[in-house]
Amino acid sequence: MKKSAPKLSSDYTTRDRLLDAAERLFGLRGYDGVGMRMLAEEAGVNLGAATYHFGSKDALYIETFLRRFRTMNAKRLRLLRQAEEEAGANPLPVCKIVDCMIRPLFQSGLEHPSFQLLLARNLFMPPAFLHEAIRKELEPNIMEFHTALLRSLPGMPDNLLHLRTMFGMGALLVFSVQMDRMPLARDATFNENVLKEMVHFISAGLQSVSPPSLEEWLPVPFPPDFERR
Amino acid sequence: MKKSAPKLSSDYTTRDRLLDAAERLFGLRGYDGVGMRMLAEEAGVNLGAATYHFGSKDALYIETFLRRFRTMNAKRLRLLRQAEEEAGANPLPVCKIVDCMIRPLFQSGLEHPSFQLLLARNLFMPPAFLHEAIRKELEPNIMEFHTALLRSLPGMPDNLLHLRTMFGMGALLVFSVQMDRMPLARDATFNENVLKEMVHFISAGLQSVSPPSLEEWLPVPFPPDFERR
DNA sequence: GTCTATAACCTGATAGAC
DNA sequence: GTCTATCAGGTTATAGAC
Repeated sequence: MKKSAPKLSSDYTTRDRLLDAAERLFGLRGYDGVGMRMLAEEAGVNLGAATYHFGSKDALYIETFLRRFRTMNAKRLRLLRQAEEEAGANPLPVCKIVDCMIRPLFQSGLEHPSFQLLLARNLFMPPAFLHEAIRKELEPNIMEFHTALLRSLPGMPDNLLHLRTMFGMGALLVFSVQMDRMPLARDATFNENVLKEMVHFISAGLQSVSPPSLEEWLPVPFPPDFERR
Repeated sequence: MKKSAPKLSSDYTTRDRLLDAAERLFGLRGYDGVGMRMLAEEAGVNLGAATYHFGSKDALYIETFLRRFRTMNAKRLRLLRQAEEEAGANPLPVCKIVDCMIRPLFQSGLEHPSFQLLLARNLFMPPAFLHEAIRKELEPNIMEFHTALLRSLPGMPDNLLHLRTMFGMGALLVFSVQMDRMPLARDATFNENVLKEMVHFISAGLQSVSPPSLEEWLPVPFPPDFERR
């Protein structure tokens, strides 16, 4: 018998219980793999109360995702801007930009392991009804990082950078899915080393000299949208 | 015997129709996102006939996946062994090994776009009932490529190579999901250049000099298994 | 092998008492 | 805000006629 009450304080509302339960279950089994009844049971609340607080399953899913995704993206931009300010007029080292990009995601994985699965799921193959929310939340972020990278990689074609950034995101996402099986969160300096290794891998790919010509490449949208329903 | 004859109506059996429909729909919407009724309708066959031919939804899903996954992996190994034979006693260049690893996957994406989505899905976050089949099919493959890479990257710690290979797989998977939106399959030399760029990105990361020490790293299983049901 | 009918259960959503 | 009861429709799987 498993009791699901992460925070035992008295202001742990039905709403919060539901969001936490949804984070766990949606992350583990995906949108279609979990029903409202299962969510209500996991949260220890009534089924009727569940639909009352969010109106629909879709709305609950969206809110569950955005709750942490928003703050994570804000932190990303904050780190980048801060680094740029400190660097003054000089372009940032590529590995510094990549660090700002993935550090908040890495940290989020340590603090909220079950959200990490949901995040990876939604950036890899988001349900269609979530796609617009992701785009809106992620686009300004992507643009600012893209600009910063272009400044530090003079001569790199726009499209090639898009492609390589996509590769880097892939490395990050697969890592995210595996994070909770790794011996992390034990030793802070060890964690830092793993993060550095990932930053290093991605930076090496971004900075490498391209072998072929890809002049007719088209921009790659990310993440993709799929048909559903 | 009966090679895949996707549209020739004469021996395009109910079984094959179902597999093709399952490939499309499962790839697009995932295991939980598609019902047997939907599959039967898409395949243009009766619902009763659907369960008759495979016994269960799980079995249909597994067979749909393995049908192409098996031949893809065989081709991977064949390319690697052929390259090793040609090289004689010399260790292969890393980019050559990576090429053997991802070329069949790339090609498969050109030939069977809807399978590519299913493949990416299952390597990224496979349903639990599929995990054993994947492991059994993929493990010998991974081991042989891992050995080849170690030979070409002397001094690289086992665990670090596992980690970096995981990064590379991530790059590949995200690319797979986006393939059908790219201007590929038009010009063969263009396709080849895109493939080379991916090989190049991954090889750069694999070969790069590591910044921190990760001596206590543990082997990373891939792909992950999740609880379901 | 193919089809219909149906069993047994789960789905999201809602109406209305408390 | 929380609960019960219920809706209309979905799910997989099976039994048995053709």
